Amino acid sequence: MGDPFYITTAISYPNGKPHIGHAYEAIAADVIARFQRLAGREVRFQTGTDEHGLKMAQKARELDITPRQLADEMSQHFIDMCDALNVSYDVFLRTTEDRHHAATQELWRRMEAAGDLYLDRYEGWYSVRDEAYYDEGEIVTGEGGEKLSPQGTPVEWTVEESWFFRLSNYAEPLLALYRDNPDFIQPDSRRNEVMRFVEGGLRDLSVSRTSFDWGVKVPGSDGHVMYVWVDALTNYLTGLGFPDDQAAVDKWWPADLHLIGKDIVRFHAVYWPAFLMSAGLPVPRQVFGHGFLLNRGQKESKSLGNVTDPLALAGQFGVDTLRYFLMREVAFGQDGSYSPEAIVTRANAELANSFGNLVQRVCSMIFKNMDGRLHTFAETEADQELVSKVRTACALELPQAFRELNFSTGIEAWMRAVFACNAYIDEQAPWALKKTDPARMDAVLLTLFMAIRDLTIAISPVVPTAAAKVLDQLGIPAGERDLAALGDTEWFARRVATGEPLGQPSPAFPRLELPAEDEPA
RNA sequence: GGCGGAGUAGCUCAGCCGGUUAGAGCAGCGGAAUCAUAAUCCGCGUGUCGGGGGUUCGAGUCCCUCCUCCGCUACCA
Repeated sequence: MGDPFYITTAISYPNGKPHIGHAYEAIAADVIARFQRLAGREVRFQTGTDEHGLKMAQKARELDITPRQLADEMSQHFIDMCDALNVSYDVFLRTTEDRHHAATQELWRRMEAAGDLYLDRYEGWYSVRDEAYYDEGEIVTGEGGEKLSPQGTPVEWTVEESWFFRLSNYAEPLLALYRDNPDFIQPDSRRNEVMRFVEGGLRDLSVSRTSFDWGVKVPGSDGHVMYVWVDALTNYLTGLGFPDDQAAVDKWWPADLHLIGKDIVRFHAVYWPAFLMSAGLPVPRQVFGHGFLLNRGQKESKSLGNVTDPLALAGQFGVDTLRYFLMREVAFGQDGSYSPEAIVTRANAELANSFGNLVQRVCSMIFKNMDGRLHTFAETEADQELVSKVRTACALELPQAFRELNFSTGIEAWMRAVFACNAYIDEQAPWALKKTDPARMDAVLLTLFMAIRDLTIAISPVVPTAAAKVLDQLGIPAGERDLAALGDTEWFARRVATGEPLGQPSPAFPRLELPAEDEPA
């Protein structure tokens, strides 16, 4: 096995069903995981749900069930989503698991042993509705002279006993971390924001609550449960077996990549490394904050009534199609926009028309005109040029871009290679060669056969099911479908030697119809 | 308010440290081909590069200013 590669998504807060943003993050993480496996890394991919906190407790109370029942039911939706979207996670971590409580308490003890935790009083303007404290400067005065939060909810001066984490001691170590590791926070725009934030100085962080009990208990401090972020972030360690399975922790930690949404960059890029430093553990190699997905340019919300069920979307257009669209259309790291028209247009133009049809026409001609029989042949300069162009895109350009998480750029390079194949087939016109020079026709079709194999392997992390179907049709062995196989010069000879003919092809990337516009209500 | 980013063809966007006639995809128009999922290929873009000013032999690309939009500005996740 290759070098370990540990990737995580954020764990989702399951007080509602998964939305398109959850699907986007899971898909992106899965593409990365599959790509790294393709590149020969031994991958561990973790996702999960963050099930504690006041909101879960409140929601459960509303529904007249226990928080645990709510958590069980809701986390299942997230598991189902991952499974439906072909997300190849190794560990689905739930923060309500006993081992997670144990891991989080161990991390706490280590931070305490480091002298970074102390008991004090937290005072401030507290909004019960927002479940949050606000700064004096944020408080606004309402019409009746009452104090209000920035959200306009009533606040009252509240004093609560709380444990504090000495975050203030970590500003300099964190800044050094950012300076020495420019890739620690990506994209750069997020890194910049975090650095400005930390440069402004850090205040100690209140890390326990006494106002509710649905959470991880603070060791030796009755009545306190841990602040949600201490609890949530620790999941990345729990899933490895921390603290009991030291071998696994040594193998996989620090994580190579925490893939998260841009809204929680600070918690991952400031609090989390500070906690880890305090506990004497290495910090993750990279935190990447992806953008949000917008529905026709607008944020989805219940009030707008435009909330999309990602599984309905996948059902309508296909899992691979949705995955391809999201990775292709959106510049990773920036916000993106989607709509049924955009999905159908992109999928038809690129997956169905350009690539799928290429596969189909080539395989079909080999099947009909060559009885599906593969054989060695003499290449011309044009053949070599095409193969080389395809190989560069598949083995160099796309992998390079994917390593940097520039998925759209990588797929663009891949598309250029697909275009080159279509231009080549038109120039060579094997259907004309059929009558004039059958041997040359064979060479052209077999050159394309080789190109298609490379193209399919390269794009397989994005569209795993359809790619597997094509590779099955081509008769490519399961063990020869990775990036290393792209550099193998003997594969075609071995494939020919099997004597296995190509069968009648069936389309792997069907064209989509734009759904009829629903009558606006 | 402070800090940061963005404003380039109808649409979505590339344009690194300033340098030849500003690019790609999609859409649109014209042509070719007919093997294939009516799928492909070829050709066609005079855009005040948000407005104004400046530096320079030369600026989309640097500086100033104005306009518009967006992000961050600590304890819901």
